[in-house]
Amino acid sequence: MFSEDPDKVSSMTTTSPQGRTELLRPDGSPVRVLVVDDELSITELLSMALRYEGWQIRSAGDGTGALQTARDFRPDAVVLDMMLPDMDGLTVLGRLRRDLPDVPVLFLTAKDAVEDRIAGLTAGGDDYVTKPFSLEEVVARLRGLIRRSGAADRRSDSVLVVGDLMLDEDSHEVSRGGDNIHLTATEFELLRFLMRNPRRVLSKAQILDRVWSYDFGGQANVVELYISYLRRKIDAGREPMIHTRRGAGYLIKPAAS
Amino acid sequence: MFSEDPDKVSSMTTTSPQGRTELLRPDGSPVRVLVVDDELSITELLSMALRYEGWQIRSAGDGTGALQTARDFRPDAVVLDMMLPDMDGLTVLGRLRRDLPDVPVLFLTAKDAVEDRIAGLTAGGDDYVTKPFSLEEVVARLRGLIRRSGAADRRSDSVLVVGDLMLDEDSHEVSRGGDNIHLTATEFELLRFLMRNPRRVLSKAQILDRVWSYDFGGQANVVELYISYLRRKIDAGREPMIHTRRGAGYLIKPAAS
DNA sequence: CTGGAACCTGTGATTTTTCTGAGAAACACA
DNA sequence: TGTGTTTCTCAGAAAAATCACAGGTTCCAG
Repeated sequence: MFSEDPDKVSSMTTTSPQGRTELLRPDGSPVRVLVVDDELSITELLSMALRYEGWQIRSAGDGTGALQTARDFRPDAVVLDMMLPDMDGLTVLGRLRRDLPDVPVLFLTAKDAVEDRIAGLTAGGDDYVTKPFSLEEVVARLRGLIRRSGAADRRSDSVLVVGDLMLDEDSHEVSRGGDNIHLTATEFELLRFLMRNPRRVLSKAQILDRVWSYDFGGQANVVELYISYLRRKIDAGREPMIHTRRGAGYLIKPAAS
Repeated sequence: MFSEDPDKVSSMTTTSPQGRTELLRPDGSPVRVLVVDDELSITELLSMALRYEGWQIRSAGDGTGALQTARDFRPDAVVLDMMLPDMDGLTVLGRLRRDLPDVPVLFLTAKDAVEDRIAGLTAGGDDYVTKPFSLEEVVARLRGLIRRSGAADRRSDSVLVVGDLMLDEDSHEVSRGGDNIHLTATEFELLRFLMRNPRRVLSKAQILDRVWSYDFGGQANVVELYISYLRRKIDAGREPMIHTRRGAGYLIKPAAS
């Protein structure tokens, strides 16, 4: 039970109860993320999703609270809404950087926000997503930021592999058995979600909640539709990797199994 | 685990988490740059961008602070605004040179600054850029200065190569498959940014933030436009190297892939 | 065997995103 | 100052992606 499994002792990653691989900090402690947004529904949504990644989350509802929390929480990354009640996002950023010069920031901006205030945001390696966002998108961007900032180990694995299926999160390239496959943005996100949870059944509700943005009000059968698209591109003519669990959901697993 | 990997110990460059090649000092420590400008927004923007290059940054808001910081920080390069509140840029330069005779300086000057004041600035191997600048420009010039000063190793790699596409940062020459290609300044910067991040999807926001100057307030579709110009010159009739990732951005990669 | 539930997928309307032509403005240089 | 180049805006064309709808198929319980 407590055998000296060298992989377990020295590795910088661990496998979550859900079977996914987590990012960890070099000292083995969980990654810390500070979430700042004035809408409680947003901070709660994000906190839940990010905790599920195995990260340690704190949240704040305004700039003042954010700066305070940042000081003693010392997060490895910050999710920062640009529109806060008490101060401008850029002001928060500036002060944040005084205490934590290297912390990467993921900005949240309204879709229709004037473009000019986004200028320069990604200059320092930071990134942003527009509201309404999908959780997979936020998680993926955060993982990218954290990986690149060097706050976590497991640096170079921007590639997900399941069987002979390969997905590169940097180049957005997907291939199966060496053949390149072109996916649309939504197809890509769906496949990424499946591949981050191999051999696990994901319900349509879960998929909808993670891959589509939180304000999606459409028909529930988009998931079926997109699964069908993916199959056409990925399983076409080959041993299928995407499987239906009737009444439960879908799962992906290596073909030979 | 701690084996003597000769490559690791003696190499003068490393590959950043981003996959790009960094400049390092001969002893393997990060390059140090001092940024001097009285506008906080400028020092912050530059600090962010230069930190992202893997460099170690200090900043100062006036000449006095600059000289003080320079003394114990001993930077490998200095970015110096010519217009400081307490003293003239040339005065700062003179005193700076007393402590650090060989440090290369990148001057920042207002666009409308009288030409004759700039005259001679670059005589000693220094360089300058006019405000408003683009980050790619500043980074490129700094890399050039540092490379040429001998403060960092990896001297001769002023040439970026992706597939049969070649870009020389010193001569500003570009060729594909041996054919010389003439690019305008903006086209050149865009291509350089793409080539410094091969096989990685770069969003339009990232491109805008790095390649256009920080005060650019125009339409986001200049990026599309310039991508289209580049394609006409680089991919014309050939196997395309510049690819669109709809909804994500653009990337460059070798044709055969 | 049969009916209903769950799932799959073709079609096409709608929306979003990207591309590009034309020309105005800014600039560089002789 | 004039000319050619470069940069950029605007607007419409083209392409691609997203999604609703609906008819068809598969599965399973009874």
